[in-house]
Amino acid sequence: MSTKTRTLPDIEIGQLVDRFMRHIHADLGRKAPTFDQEKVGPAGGMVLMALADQEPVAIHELVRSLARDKAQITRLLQTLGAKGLIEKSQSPMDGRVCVLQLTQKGRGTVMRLRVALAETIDGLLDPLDVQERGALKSLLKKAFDDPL
Amino acid sequence: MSTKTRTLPDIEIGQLVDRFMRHIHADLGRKAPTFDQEKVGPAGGMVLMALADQEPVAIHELVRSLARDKAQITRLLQTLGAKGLIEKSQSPMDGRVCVLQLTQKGRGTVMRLRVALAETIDGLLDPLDVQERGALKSLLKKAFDDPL
DNA sequence: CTGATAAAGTTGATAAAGTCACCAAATGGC
DNA sequence: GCCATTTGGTGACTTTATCAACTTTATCAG
Repeated sequence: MSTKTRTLPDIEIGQLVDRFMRHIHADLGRKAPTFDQEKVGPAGGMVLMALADQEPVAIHELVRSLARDKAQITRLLQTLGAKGLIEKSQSPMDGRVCVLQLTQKGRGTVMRLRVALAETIDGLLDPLDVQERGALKSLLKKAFDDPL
Repeated sequence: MSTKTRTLPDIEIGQLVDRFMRHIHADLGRKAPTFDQEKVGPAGGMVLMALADQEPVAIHELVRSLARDKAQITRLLQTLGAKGLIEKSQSPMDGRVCVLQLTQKGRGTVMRLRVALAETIDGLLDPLDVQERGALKSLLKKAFDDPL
């Protein structure tokens, strides 16, 4: 899977991505009051986005893909469930697993989160012209086409 | 600043970036025990990376650019200072402001964080070939050349 | 110069999030 | 059936984030 002469990791691209992520974090934090009407918070938002991306999905898979403690995910899912954003159902295949799905309301919330994120990214990518944005998008698509 | 026919924010690129960030988050969380010897944690790491990017910088600027509560930044800086990773000094221009700098040890820690991040990104960008990674990097560079 | 106002940073009290150890039910191998 | 594993949930605890004072220094009007 890797050639014998392993290339060193590219520190520079890491710094750029770090800046990118920091800006997104900061912008969304500032804008949160305007779009986070359900008050899901950053963690809840992350769970909702991941859920929307992998739906329908079992809790333990969400736990694994988010690399968080399952207790934390359990409680986040409880509050999201209490807000009517997600639904849990028992898997018919395995009585232990809980399968998660977004409700209609949850889909609306996810859409708002996505718009907010997209607006933020749009602002950050302001220096890029249309072709460059398209190029960036297709590169990301190639790398992250698979939700896993 | 915006043309009359405002383009809608691109939801799709937002989803891709969200996946990108989620993967980075999860990977780094899993790998943290191997590289976070100083136990700075995710928040401390973010502060260190931001500081390395903007150094020398005043606390209130860091607060603004990270969009976090200043009390939180104060305490993060206290623990980072106690670990000997950063140094605070009073600005000669304005007696209120504290100017932050990394110590030598802090620079080492930042380098480890950067390598870890770079390795993670390297793994995530596995589907891209060398030219494509180069293209991605120059696009990011164009968008985020300025640390602010 | 004086007094009011504002900004930078710190501290304290409290709320929220994350962590760790354990528990109960369901599954699967023997 | 019996035992080890897996899945999800709970309780107790630690850590982190947040909000409101407070201290010091700077700024500015008069």
